[in-house]
Amino acid sequence: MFAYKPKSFLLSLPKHISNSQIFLANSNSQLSPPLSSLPPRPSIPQTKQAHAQIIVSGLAADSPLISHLLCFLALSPSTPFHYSLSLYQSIKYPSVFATNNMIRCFAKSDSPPQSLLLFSSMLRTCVKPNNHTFTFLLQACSRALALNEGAQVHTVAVKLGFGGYVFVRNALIHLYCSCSRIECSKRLFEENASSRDVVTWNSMLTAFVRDEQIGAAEKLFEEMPERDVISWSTMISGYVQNGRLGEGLECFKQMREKGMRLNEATLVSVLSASAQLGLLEHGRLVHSLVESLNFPLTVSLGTALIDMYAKCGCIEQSKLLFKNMPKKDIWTWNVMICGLASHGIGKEALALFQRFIDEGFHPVNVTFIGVLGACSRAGLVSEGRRHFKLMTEKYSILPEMEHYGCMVDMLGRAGFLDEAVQLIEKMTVPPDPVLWATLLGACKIHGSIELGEKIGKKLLKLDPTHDGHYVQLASIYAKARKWEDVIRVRRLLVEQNTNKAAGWSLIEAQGTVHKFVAGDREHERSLEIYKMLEKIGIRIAESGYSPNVSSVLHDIGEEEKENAIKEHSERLAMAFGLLVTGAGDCIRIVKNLRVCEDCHEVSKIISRVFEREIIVRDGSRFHHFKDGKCSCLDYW
DNA sequence: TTAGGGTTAG
Repeated sequence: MFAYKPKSFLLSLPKHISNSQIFLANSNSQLSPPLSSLPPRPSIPQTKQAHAQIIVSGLAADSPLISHLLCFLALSPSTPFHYSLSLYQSIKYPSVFATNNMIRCFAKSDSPPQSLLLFSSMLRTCVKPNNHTFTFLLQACSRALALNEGAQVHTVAVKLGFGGYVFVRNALIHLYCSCSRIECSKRLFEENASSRDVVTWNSMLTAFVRDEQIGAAEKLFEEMPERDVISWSTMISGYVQNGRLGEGLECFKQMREKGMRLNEATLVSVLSASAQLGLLEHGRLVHSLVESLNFPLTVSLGTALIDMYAKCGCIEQSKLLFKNMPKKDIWTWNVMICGLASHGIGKEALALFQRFIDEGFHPVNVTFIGVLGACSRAGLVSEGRRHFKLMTEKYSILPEMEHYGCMVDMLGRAGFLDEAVQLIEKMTVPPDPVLWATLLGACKIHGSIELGEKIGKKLLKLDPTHDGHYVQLASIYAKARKWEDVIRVRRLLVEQNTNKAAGWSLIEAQGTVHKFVAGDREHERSLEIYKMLEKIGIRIAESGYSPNVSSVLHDIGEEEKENAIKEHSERLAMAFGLLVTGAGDCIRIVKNLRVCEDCHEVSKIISRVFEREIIVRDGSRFHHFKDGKCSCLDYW
């Protein structure tokens, strides 16, 4: 049998396991509602009550009885191991059953390596390990990402003849996959083709997914003799985690067509895909499934729903769900803070962050991406500076590129260009060109030609294949009416043969997703769409609109430039939205790039002239257009 | 008398 060769075959000598006081019942006993599919587990207070009765009845020396209590604790969702250990230590001659359960308690605790120490001491007694022992031990190694220790356990399991047990082998596949040793998982999987069960296949599927080998995962999924809900969930999450969102949703569709039962993990992954794609109708469908199938609103599911609604433009729905969540964890708070930030509701995001702190949570890097993003999008400069300081000084969180990105964006937009430059120059890691590009955009807004030129030249050196830098630099020159420089940069752009990122916009209508690119004429209702565009053009011109062509960088005349922006993907999506939705309905659009100045202006006018609310999620944030105004207050 | 695999935030 294959065995990963560990660096050392010697397990650490067992340390003396000290007596611990019985864990006192001061923990939060309000557990999340149990999943309907799971059998009820005895809670820790219930186990303690039973323990007290055993002591009062004079049966505390009855080791099988105490072992059963230990087993209950091992089955509880989260057990501080001190109490389990005190029970275990009260057994004079622990059986393999009692020891296995103690190993399992350690494996589930915050100190999984303790189970290895117990195993070491077990090896020196007359109590012999069995197949259960190795399953729990390997689980502990996987949780601790302890590759060497796991490999030693692997060796012992093989030596003692337990290597062929399917539970042990599956635990090994899982261990090597958790420790990024996929080749070891694969060898174990291939070696035992005749004795695989569905968990063996699922473990290998997970290994491929985690290693981003989606092709291999797809092939394995096809070959599986039997697929259960976990096989489907793994495949769906594999697609979603690797950005193949449409395929994830298609896989979910197939799963439902096959009549498979759904579970929490399936729904969370599918909600994530709906959120990332901004598909509100799909997300709502999943929400209705959650309700019709009577899924309890667990922390994960509730958080995924909050995120979905926020990313699909329904921030009020997110807020309502957040308010009604019976239990929240750090993910829930982070999702809500980031959601408010993306909608530009900066002050509420900051107030929520304060509540989060007041409730005793400890912020993490993502929390501050939300907080700083909120400050940036709402122009809350002094709050942003204060929180950046708080993050580094009070919470000792090292700023990452994203944090710097928020700060540079915030300072740049507000006109603190020198401060932004100083911040970038003070960075201890090399700045991502995106930071300079952000600042270049700010130079354009504030007409800082000199600094913009300096940054633009720097960027062309750092990242010559990015077309956006040429476009920004040329627009800075254009703003300064330096036409020769505009022509020069434009020539450079052509010579570099860069690939301009194709802009697209999505709109959902009657369960179908419609995708448009600029100048698109592929849609089956293209003729009607272009007629609607003309109608829009006439109506907005009547209300005094004149086009802003500064975002167009082609060697074409003004009229052609006007046509080019008129056919931007979001204009086509908006025209289609006006065609397919009823009077007064909200139009929701998801765009991959940032909305250009002219489209932003036009969207405001359309919202007033056509009396429609238009919600656009662009590459950076949400814009809610209503009555001729945008929620971003033209600050984006 | 005890077992394994899948999920979420920028």
